[in-house]
Amino acid sequence: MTSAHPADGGEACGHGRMRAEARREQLIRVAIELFSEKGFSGTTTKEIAHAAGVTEALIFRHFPTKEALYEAILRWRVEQSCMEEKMAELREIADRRDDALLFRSVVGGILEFHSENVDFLRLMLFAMLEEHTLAQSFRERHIQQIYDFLTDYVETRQREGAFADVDAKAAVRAILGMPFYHSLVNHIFHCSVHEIEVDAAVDSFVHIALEGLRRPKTADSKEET
Amino acid sequence: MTSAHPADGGEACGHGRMRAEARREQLIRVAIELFSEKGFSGTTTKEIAHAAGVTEALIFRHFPTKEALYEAILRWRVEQSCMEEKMAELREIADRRDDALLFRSVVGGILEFHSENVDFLRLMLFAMLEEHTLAQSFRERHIQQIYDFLTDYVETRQREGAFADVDAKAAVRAILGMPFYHSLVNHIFHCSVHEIEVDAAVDSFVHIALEGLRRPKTADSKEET
DNA sequence: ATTATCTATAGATCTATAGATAATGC
DNA sequence: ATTATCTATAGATCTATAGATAATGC
Repeated sequence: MTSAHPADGGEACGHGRMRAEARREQLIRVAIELFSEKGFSGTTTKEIAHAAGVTEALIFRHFPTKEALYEAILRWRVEQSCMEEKMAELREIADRRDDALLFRSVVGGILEFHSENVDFLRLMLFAMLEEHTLAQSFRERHIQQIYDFLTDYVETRQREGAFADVDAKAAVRAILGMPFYHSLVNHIFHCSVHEIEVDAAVDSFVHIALEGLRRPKTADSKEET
Repeated sequence: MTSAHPADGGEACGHGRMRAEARREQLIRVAIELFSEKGFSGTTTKEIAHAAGVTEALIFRHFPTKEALYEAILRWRVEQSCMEEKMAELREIADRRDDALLFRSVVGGILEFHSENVDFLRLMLFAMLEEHTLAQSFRERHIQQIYDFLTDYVETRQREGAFADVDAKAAVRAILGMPFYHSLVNHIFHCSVHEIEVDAAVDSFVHIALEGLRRPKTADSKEET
């Protein structure tokens, strides 16, 4: 009724005014989309404001600087990608020494997560390329867990005589690398030529990792007592 | 003697004036470094000019727009990464059916190329994330070759009974994914914790790919006559 | 009365151009 | 005489701030 709110119509909720908390979250959501599309320096505060249906000034009310907003969205997005429960599941499988299911869970989990969270993948890649500290710390806090866990598992299985004697860390890179690269090619590089069914990919990666690591049952099969 | 050329001292050749061709190339070289560090929108023409020891205006004499300079450096960098001779070598190995050497060449070649051309890796990742058309066309023209070649090889070896019956395209992703991801973690993510000797990495990846794809010599070994 | 939002604008920076000037080739 | 480079600057855009205004909670 006042004069006319431009671009305020179709967005998030429609009502012009929100509680600080809610607006902050909306801005973060909107910003995630834009930053993940075009990176930090490729996105302007104006674009974010416009996409959120507010003025630029409002952004700086909620976040002191553009940098602070970027940090907030990285932090927020990282918190959302709850790793803990997935890790617990993996540990349980590892205790049962179910190599096949463990690899399948890891590989399948990565592929599923990436295909459902392309924005996250892009965001992290941008952050890594732009040498953003938070991306680094995300890696250290979250990814490191999987690395340590899997390295430990591979070494254990080697000691138990089940896995061949390759470099354990390199083996972990191999297991993670297959699905990660697959996601990269599919969701970032948009390689349309070599389309692969997701099930076929999981099966193949698991097969290769499993057979590639399994100790061959040749002459000297020294299983521990 | 004139008045004072700022920042003209230590750069490329030292002499203030260059032939257009040479200057153009110098600008490209300098721009590659900056664009690969901070991406397209993260780099300013001012920075490039300063790093090259010239004025911004000169850049726009040699390249109509910043975008044109970016395209020129992508094109130049892609041309430099001569794939053809490497491919010829691979084909020769493939004809001899030397699986181990073939995998070793592919995996080793990727790791070597990336560690010697981190700028290229970064440039391509940025270009991919920023949806730059040239990155896409690079993929189509160069990477596609390896894909097709390897897929063909895996399928052939499967028909010959040497490789297990996994999805050939997925197998190729696996083979390429291991070294690619390794490079990514090493050179882009700067993961310092899990350092791996390059030889250990090659050995492990090749072992996993080889054993992972080899048809197991169990009961029904139906090698073709 | 408090809190969210907008208007208007400063100041910096960024890409790009026009026209002047200095170095080279002939 | 030609070609490379610089000076100066336009015009757009970008981040950020100050102060006014409108919506909400009590």
